Amino acid sequence: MALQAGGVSDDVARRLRERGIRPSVQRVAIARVALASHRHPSADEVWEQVKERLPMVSRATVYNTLNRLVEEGLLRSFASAQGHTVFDPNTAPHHHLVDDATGTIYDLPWEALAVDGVDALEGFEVRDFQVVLHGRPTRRSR
Amino acid sequence: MALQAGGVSDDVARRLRERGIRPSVQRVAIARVALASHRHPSADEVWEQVKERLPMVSRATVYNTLNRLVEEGLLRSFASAQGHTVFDPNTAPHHHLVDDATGTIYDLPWEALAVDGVDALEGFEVRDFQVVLHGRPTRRSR
DNA sequence: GCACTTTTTAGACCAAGTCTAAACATTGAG
DNA sequence: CTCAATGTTTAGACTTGGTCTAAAAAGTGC
Ligand SMILES: [Mn+2]
Ligand SMILES: [Mn+2]
Ligand SMILES: [Zn+2]
Ligand SMILES: [Zn+2]
Repeated sequence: MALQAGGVSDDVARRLRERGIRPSVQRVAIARVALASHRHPSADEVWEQVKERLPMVSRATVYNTLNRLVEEGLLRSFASAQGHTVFDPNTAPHHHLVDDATGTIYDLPWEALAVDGVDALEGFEVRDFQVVLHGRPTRRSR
Repeated sequence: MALQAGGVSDDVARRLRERGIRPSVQRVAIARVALASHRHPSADEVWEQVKERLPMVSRATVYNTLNRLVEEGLLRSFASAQGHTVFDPNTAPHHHLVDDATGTIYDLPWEALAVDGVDALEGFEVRDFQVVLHGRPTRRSR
């Protein structure tokens, strides 16, 4: 398949190439969805969205590509409260608030919370951390 | 089957009865393992340990009982970093440190860390929270 | 155009977890 | 004590998120 000329896709293709990932049509479509998401989608949710534009894309390609993007540092993945893997295009440190009623995961900026005592922990070498909160949004924004 | 006379089982049986859970032999055996664990075992890990004493116990009974213990507040459950459900007999607030190399989850006392800013969060109603750290133990204690 | 490499695909496979329906155990009314 | 009703356990079927496989398709370099 021929590459498109559009701006967004080119930008995504460039980011893939920078990491040594050949930007096939499928990979660009998957990366566009996953990297632009403001949610924390599962692989199957990404697959559903990608299929709207590229109906023949296979489930294996979506899983392989998302895992590759994680390896190359363009995405992070973690297990949701329900135990399913979700992908997070925000690779900078930040906190998470989980609405257990809906499963929605909200980002909180790193600066919104201060954690004290990590450096003083005895017996552990800490590589990174985050605060995980459970609750729900009040205003119907976000 | 007849109930045993031993002290630990009686204590577990009492805790089950208090919550309206009839203390069958299977449930007492499962609860003994899960409530005494200092690790954060999965259901299948509990099953393996229970089978040493009660070889005929079924997987369904282990899952049903553990879920019942969570409902009744004697256990908590959450998804591990690998996305598998684990059970935690420590129902008081505390933090968790995950060794990603081994999957081991360590408890940190609530007082070991201070989180500031939760009350000031705009747009969210927070029910509870904890700090999740990734790292590894230094000394070979614990 | 042709060999070679990389990627994608459909579907098999796997493992954690749930559900089902029958067997088994316990309870208590008579 | 008997036996019917109720509660519990069981084996195994089923579901689902995720991985693996082997063949087809696409891309690359000459
Ligand atoms: Mn799994
Ligand atoms: Mn699941
Ligand atoms: Zn996030
Ligand atoms: Zn714990």
